[in-house]
Amino acid sequence: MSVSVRDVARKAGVSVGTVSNVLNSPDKVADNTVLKVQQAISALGFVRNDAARQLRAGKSRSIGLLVLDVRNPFFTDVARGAEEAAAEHHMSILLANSDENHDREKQLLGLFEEQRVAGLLVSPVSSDVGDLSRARDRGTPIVLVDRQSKDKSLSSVAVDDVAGGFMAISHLIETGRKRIMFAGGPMSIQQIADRLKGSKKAIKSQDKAELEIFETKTLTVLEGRAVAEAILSRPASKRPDAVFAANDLLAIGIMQVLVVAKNVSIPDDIALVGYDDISFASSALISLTSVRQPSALIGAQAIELLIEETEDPLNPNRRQVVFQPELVVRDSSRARQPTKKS
Amino acid sequence: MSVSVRDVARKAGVSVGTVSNVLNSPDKVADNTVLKVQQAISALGFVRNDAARQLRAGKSRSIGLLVLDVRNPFFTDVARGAEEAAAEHHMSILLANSDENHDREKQLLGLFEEQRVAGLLVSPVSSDVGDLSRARDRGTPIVLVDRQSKDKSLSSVAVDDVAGGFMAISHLIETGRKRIMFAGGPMSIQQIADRLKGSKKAIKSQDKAELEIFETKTLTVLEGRAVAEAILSRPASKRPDAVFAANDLLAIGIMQVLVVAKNVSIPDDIALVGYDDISFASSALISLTSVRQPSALIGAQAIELLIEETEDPLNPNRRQVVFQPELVVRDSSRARQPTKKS
DNA sequence: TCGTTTTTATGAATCGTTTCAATCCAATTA
DNA sequence: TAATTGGATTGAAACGATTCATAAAAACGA
Repeated sequence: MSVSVRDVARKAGVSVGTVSNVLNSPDKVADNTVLKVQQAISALGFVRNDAARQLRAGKSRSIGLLVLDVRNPFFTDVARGAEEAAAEHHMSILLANSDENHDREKQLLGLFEEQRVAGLLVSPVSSDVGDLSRARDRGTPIVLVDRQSKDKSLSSVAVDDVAGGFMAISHLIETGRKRIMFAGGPMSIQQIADRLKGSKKAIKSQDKAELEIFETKTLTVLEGRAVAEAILSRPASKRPDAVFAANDLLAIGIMQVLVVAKNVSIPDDIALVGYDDISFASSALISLTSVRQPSALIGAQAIELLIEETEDPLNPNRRQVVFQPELVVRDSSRARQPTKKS
Repeated sequence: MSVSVRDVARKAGVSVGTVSNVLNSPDKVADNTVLKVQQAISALGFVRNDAARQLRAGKSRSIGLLVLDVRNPFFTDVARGAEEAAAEHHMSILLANSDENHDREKQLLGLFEEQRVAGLLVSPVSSDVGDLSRARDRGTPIVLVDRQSKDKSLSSVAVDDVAGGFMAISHLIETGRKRIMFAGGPMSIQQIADRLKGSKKAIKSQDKAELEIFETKTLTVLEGRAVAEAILSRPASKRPDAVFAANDLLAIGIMQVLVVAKNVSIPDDIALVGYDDISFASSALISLTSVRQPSALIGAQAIELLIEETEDPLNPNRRQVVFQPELVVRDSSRARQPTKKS
């Protein structure tokens, strides 16, 4: 069916070894032989079979990137950063989507292992990295993205989520909010747990406000709408005066619902802070205050760590890179006009 | 280095053929043999080498999806639809990103061909589908996504972009706009050219407004900001009273800039219509009127066409599926208060 | 001219899985 | 008991590119 090196060799009147050399190191072959072979290749429409090449080489030139949600712009930004960095090393990125689902993550992990990818960038669903460690031990270099492994047994590129949570809540307290809701989940996602941890720390250190925790099952716009519905179903006196959403999608969902509610105004009745600072945050209905992460940089840095590990697989030195987040204040959390003071 | 079927066979005390059978059709193997082999597999940590399997099989179980821009939510929605449909056929999706760049598209196309993907879903950069047709002729089934091939030589799933453009402009005319700007590009992207074509048709059929064309190099939020800057740099009398942006990202960029401009209000001074109806459109600063495409459905339908073609590769019957778009009117293009009438 | 080095080309062996014709063995039937 | 059946197992061949030891040819120096 398909044209093979053997066919090309016959057509060009050379051996298969020579064809392979033309493909991989043309400088080892006489100039006019190269020409003959290239002509044969285009005449026959030969396309190298990567499976065979890989089988012989034992390694592929692709890197798997396993993210929690492809529809979250934060992750596509990470992917773009990774893609560009990988291209510089002549490697390409295969993007897959675990949908925050543990089984799916495991299945895709298996798929990537079967493909013998050169390495794997993973934003893991849960803090149990057993499967990942095992895959690493079997020979697939792995770098965690947007998350640190507790035992430092894996390299990682992360953002200080505890600091991010602290910033968000401190800002809300400083602008006079007293009953703050943390919305996000599931807590099995380490990033979310850390943002909550930072939030609690901020509450404690100031001792001026209280924190209510609203745990969600996912981190989508849809889930955000549900959170807002739940808030609206309470009597006004029981509602929080600020919500810190664990990511921007959630925050946008919350905003969509609150904005159409008649007797609630953002930021005066309820202030809103998100996380990630995706490009849509600044153009939201009410521009969204958010904790910014250097997404493209995270992707690029992760590739660098991965390449390091690939080049020296015996060195058990794992590196943990941690970036600092940055609070971007916008309309959704402006200080409110001093009204009734209790 | 890696554990092979041979190792498993030795450990379990059976032949390699039996191990392969346990992996692929366990019902052909006696129950307790299956057990023995499975134990050996997990004891050794065996992971099947997909390159070898593919080499033998000649085909892989992955489908390539080549989109214009992964950061555009429209395409990630298409990807999700495709992913789910593919899963039902036990296939997985490899997502890649051409960045509206012809060379990159060609390179990725080559990469997918070398991988002998089972098929390819492509949203092509230009209307020259020569490379694609050639790849198809070499044996890779291809379905165009979000775009029809002129000569119907390839299957495709598309949305009637001419109708979409017509709807958008008709709506703007009906709500009283006279000087309408079409912003989008490059025109080599067929979808964009079609939306413009529909726009012109609407202008002609009503003969009540004029159309200005502002061609852009890309379709990003950033480019949208530049468009708005250009508009603002003109004297107020030379500005359009409506802008139809060829996609939502562009529209959002335009909105971000116009909204902070002091003497311009949306929709009263300038109405704005986008295209795609991505989930962020409804939560934009001023909720965005947009032409909705059934994105997930497009992805799913494309997979079905691809599977059809895979199952009957000799049948040269290509199918062209065309969905109709739908206009979703929101605040950014509400009819304005009747003020000065010329 | 002969021997030596350098350049170029060869082709069998290899990677790890699947396939399939051949074999084995136990159960069933005559 | 012998013949037949059919389920279970075997192992060599095949997929297609790369590698590498070897050979052939060309270039060079003396």
